[in-house]
Amino acid sequence: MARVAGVAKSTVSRAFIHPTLVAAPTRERIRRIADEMGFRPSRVARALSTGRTGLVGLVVPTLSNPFFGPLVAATQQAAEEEDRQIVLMISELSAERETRIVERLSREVDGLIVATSLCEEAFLRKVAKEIPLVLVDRKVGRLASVLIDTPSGVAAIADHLIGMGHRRLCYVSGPPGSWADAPRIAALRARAEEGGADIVVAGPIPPTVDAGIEVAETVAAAGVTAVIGYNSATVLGLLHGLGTRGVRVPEDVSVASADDFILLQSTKPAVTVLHLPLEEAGQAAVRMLERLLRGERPGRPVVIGPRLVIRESTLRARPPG
Amino acid sequence: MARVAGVAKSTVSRAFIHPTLVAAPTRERIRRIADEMGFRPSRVARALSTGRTGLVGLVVPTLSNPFFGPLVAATQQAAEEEDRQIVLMISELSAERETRIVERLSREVDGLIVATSLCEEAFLRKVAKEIPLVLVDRKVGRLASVLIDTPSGVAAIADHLIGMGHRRLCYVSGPPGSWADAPRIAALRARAEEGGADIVVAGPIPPTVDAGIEVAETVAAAGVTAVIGYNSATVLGLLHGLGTRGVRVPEDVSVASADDFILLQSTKPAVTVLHLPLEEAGQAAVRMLERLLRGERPGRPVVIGPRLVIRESTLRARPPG
DNA sequence: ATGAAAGCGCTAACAC
DNA sequence: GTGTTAGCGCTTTCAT
Repeated sequence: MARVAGVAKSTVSRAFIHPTLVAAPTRERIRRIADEMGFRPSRVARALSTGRTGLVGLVVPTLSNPFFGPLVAATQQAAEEEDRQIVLMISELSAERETRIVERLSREVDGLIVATSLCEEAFLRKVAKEIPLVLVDRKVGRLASVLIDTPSGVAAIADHLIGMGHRRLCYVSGPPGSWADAPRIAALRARAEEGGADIVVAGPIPPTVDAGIEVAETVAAAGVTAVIGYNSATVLGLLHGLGTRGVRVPEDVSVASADDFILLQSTKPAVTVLHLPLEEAGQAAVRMLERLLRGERPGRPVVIGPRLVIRESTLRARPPG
Repeated sequence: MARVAGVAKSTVSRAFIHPTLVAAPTRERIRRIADEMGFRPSRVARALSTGRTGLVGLVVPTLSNPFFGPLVAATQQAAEEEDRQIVLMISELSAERETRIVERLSREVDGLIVATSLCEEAFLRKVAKEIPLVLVDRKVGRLASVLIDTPSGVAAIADHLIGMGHRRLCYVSGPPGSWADAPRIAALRARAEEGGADIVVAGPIPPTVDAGIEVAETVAAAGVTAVIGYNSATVLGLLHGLGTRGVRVPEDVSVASADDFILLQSTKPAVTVLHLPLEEAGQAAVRMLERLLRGERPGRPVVIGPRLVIRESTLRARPPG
């Protein structure tokens, strides 16, 4: 390539990386010839010489949960803009496997994005010292992180409901031991108190349609006019279970979901959901990682706020009586 | 590292790659010292020297469709066993974007796995000449590929149904223009003919719960005793729509799904589905790629057969009258 | 503004 | 069985 263009290879190299250091005519000629011969600088050789691979490790616990697909997609896209490639690893919800993966990956990529990490804090701290690390959906001390503020989103649902006259709401909680429930319930209670409403908590139940159908019994008997489900499966079940019991949605009871799996937009009625802007989260994570890679400080966690998507399943409360 | 162990670096290198060429004591010593100092051979340097990066490109159209999550996970796991890493790219269902991605990736990885490719045949052929390429869920001439034989799976559903005395079945077809429908319908008709049954085709309809609910009207009026839905969303809708119209599942009508999104196992009744063994597909793809990388010929496409999972939603047909 | 040369960390061919 | 050496294709000083 350099020979063909009649210049030294260092000049070719410069033409690509520091275009300003090369005289315009030379630069153009090099570019043109490179195009003609389909020349692309080898990332590997560059990596060896610069110490940076252009690779970003992305670790997610699973791809079965619809939460992570969009996150991975967004991260990949954002990384691509920075001319980086994503090395994806899936921990299969095992903390031990995740630890191994992160350990290994940390020696082979420029930086790491780890979503909903199950690892121990101490380990993550250690890793962050060795390599730029961004946590998504997990907070560990001052480590760089992108947080999705579902509790405040759930609170927004409560506001919406209370604003429509509902005074007695039910939250159907998720699987026993889910770390997600407590903050949501706390946020919910706070809003309810402000708005003069009551919160009834049903569950915990497994996040399945079936469990949702069964818990409908409890919900129907609880004397509430609105219910918020832990996730889409729960809500799908609720819809079905309430219908079976002759409870009309939304006329008798309003229903909302704390997540937004796509099916919920095509049920009857379409369900009011919390949309989690995972695209934003992915972009934010990449931006933050890029900052770390430039040697800048992580700064405060980026908090992504869910957006309330109001659909047919939530309605003004019927006037009492 | 070499210095610490008192040997030449080539010996260290050999101790890792061709252990047999190094005397056992030397090898052990090297390994021990390497462990102690946490030494890991640089993949980048190795890549530059050998011309192989250890990277495998994986291209999928989207992660929103639950089909691809498990496929990606399986592929990643299988690749890991071979000490390879997956560079994931998502085409967002755009043929143009996919083409760009494949083009780019092909210069930076050892091999490529492309799922449900939207690219043109000629392009894929060209790429396959430049770099080991395995297609998943798409067949192009003699190119290496892993196929998922849904038509024969759908036929298995028909057999199951016909075996239980059903003589009039309905297939609810997917989105207009779906390439998946025609082969399924053909397989269905063939089986029906053999078994002395009739096939009614409803649709095409969009693959949404809502459309499934609406098409239930048609299905209910079609005088069939069993219905096979294009996918999970369709079936979820059917379940709901049939119920609303007083049609009991499975007593009046049996219902089955041509895919197996997890929700369907926790509906009421649990739905008979076609399980697509995507784990196998991922493994097969990696194995096949590995073969190509060794310079062997691709061989015939690997065909993965779906497995029929019989649940509560399919029942013996009621005796006529 | 450009060239020459060193070196990134490894592998592989060739000596010994 | 092990050491020596020559690259792999770039980036980056240091000259010019």
